Amino acid sequence: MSDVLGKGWRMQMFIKSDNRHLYLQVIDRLKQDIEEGVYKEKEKLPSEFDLAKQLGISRATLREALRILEEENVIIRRHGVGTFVNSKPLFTSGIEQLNSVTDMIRQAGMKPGTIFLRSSKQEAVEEDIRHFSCPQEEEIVVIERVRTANGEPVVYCIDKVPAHILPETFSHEEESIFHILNEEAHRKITYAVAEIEPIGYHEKISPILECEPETALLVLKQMHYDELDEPVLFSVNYFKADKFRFHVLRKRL
Amino acid sequence: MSDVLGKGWRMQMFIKSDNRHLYLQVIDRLKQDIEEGVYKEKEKLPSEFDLAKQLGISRATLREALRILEEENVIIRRHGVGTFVNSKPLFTSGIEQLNSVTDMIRQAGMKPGTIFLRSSKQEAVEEDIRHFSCPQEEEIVVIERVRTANGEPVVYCIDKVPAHILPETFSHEEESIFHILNEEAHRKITYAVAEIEPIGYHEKISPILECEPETALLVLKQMHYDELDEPVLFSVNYFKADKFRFHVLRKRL
DNA sequence: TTTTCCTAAGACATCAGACATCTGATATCA
DNA sequence: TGATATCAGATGTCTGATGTCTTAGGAAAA
Repeated sequence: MSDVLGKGWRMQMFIKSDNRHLYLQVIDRLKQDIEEGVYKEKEKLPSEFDLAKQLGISRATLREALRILEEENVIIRRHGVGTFVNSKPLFTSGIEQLNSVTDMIRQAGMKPGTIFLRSSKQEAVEEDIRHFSCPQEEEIVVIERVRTANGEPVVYCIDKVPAHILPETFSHEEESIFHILNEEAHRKITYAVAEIEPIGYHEKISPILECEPETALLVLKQMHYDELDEPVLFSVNYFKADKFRFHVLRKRL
Repeated sequence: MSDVLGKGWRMQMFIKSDNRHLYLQVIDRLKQDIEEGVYKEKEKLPSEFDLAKQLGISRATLREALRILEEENVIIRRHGVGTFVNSKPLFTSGIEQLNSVTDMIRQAGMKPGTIFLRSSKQEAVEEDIRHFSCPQEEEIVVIERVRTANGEPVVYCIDKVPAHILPETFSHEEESIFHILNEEAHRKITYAVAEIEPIGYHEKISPILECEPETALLVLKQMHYDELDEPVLFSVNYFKADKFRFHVLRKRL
């Protein structure tokens, strides 16, 4: 039944079939369609009746998916009129944050720990080139770790550093990347720009963090800069949403 | 039908009846019940069948409400098991921000403006006493304004200041509260702690901001402190979510 | 001709009941 | 004792119908 949502049912016995709940697949499918321009900005979607028929699902299930998309501001629904693709936000504003993940855990009175999963040297992909403004041949060191609080995994971290920044003697098992960059590479990180994004279940990361399948994750994608405003570290952190809450400390300039 | 959700149907002809969609009322009702401890932390809710019967609504409508509550991390649902009240987050971390609303609008290349709605002096309510740690007899000055960008309303602001802080000559039409506090009351605001919260339609505020009924609002509730770490200003800002996007600038200490 | 009002079509909102699938506990058998 | 079978209960999904809102267009009035 869920094959209508894409990717082809013929592959079901070869690649892992999509076990996630149907309404989640519908959400992804609709987001994808909007992303790909199947439905353009401010454009009207087919009626619920037609759309459900197209996707091969019931209207009730489709409506649960549409509710979420409405909640996430992806679409706008108007009673008696129709459902429309929402336009993108216009303004932007900076928000400032302080401490490191380790500090956050420590401040909560718990013992921080680290589990190393993998580290490797890869050629820069398109995303890396954009982030670091580096040549295509540049090699990027990628480190994947899990942070723990009193032994319980709470944050999943991916860190990327251009290889030329790191010293030859670089040890992948070193505890603090900030420390290495500061002491050995003499690159002191002074600030970072982060984007905040909540996600639901993540096929790979949720099990690693021992999440209930329903526990949401908060993603912080951050570009770190040194004193010369040069990008030195890109990191993606997945926080267990039921363990972390963020508030804002605003400062006058 | 919606009378089962509380507040009493007998009043329908006297007070404005709740025209909002049923699933929204259900969300509020369930949040309220959780808040009031009707359903305690980690406790199992009644089955969807029973709960729908209790509330006098269909299971489909209840499920749309539960979906949102699940999305908002208020509840956790487990297929074949049940629905549970989610536990509150454990850790907390500060996030720092910079500019004022006026600056944000100006930085977007638009002309900021202000519309005064109302200002009054009220006796402190329980919430104010908690925020300002002031005596019950304390009077609080409340100011309501709308901020505009190129004439279009984009932010709704409520500001509260204990009366004794303001000078006798205080003019309610003064443009900048920060300016008054700094120049006339000699209370320089150095930082603020803010909580971030998204909401959907707000019966009173959405129309003022000329929102489509479906446009979400981002709420920043902020307590402002002076150099002596004394609370001087509490403000609530409602941003039109389709006009503003926040990212984070993090700084090393 | 222009304006006002009414109506019907189409879209989302809600309902009622049924079946499917998953989970956990109990009972059963080797 | 331990693995397996079964069952009750809960959420997931489907079906088809009715209720309510919005809008367009036509009929009636000015």
